[in-house]
Amino acid sequence: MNLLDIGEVVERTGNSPSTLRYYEDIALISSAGRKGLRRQYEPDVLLQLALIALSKSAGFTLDEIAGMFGGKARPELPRAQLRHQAAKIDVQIRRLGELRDTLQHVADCPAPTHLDCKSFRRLLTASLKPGSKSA
Amino acid sequence: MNLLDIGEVVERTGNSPSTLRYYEDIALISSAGRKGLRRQYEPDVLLQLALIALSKSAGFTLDEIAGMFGGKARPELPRAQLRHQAAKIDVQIRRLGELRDTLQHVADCPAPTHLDCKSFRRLLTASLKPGSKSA
DNA sequence: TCTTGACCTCAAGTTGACTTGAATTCGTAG
DNA sequence: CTACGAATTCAAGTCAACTTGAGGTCAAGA
Repeated sequence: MNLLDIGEVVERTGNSPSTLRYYEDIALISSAGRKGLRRQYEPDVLLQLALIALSKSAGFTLDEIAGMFGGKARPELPRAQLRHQAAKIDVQIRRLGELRDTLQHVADCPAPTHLDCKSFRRLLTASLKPGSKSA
Repeated sequence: MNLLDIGEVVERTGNSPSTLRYYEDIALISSAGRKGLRRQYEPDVLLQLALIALSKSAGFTLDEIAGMFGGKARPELPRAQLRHQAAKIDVQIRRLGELRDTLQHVADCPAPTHLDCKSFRRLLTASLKPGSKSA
């Protein structure tokens, strides 16, 4: 059999054993069996964990991730929902672009306080609801 | 004076009063005074909060945000550090692009389980340390 | 004047994502 | 065969980022 010992999974993914157990508790991954007490995993778990890591770094909660990819035996993928998530990520990407530009700008701007800088203010003012009173 | 009542800040930023108080507790923002008991803020707080929201959505902790922008009176911005952060965000953007593509792909892919799909696997395998044993 | 609604303080509770600790059990190297 | 290292369970702890609750205070309108 070509199962992976938990130790190998730990080493290759960088997750700690307790994290793997935790993920199993919440049914994000599953182990294929035991050798003695030690969990053994199917090699695919490596990909699953990579996907989980990627999604986490994208700001998704484990619940959301489970919703996107959870349940190995999921018969019919919620394709529409996946596309929706992809679109949300696109929004996120644009937001990050904004933030990156903002940071770049703050780093380059000669204004003493960033709040004094015009284009910095412009970058941020978008997200605000207009006040009823004058600005 | 043109100070903003906390109620207005709440309405215009979407933060709850308790959040504003919390941010003040941890010195992320400051209030300019009180009217009766009610906190009053300088209008700039709106920009600060927009920046905080943006940064949070980018995955930064409040601590990190405080590190980047905290302390109104910060005399010398850590420009190098800001550029570094900007670069990190760029990495994050690329990662998100990957995830978006992955999701798109999974949504479009005819393979019954996403783990069965070749290009899906290829997208993920990058992040894994090579195993000493055969794959 | 009196009521009401939105704020106040302070402590404690919540959620997500794990980690830590104590007591235990394997499988392998010696 | 025995000791060791690494994994096991289960409960409890931790950290960030807030929210909630109890009890209190104000300022504006009927």
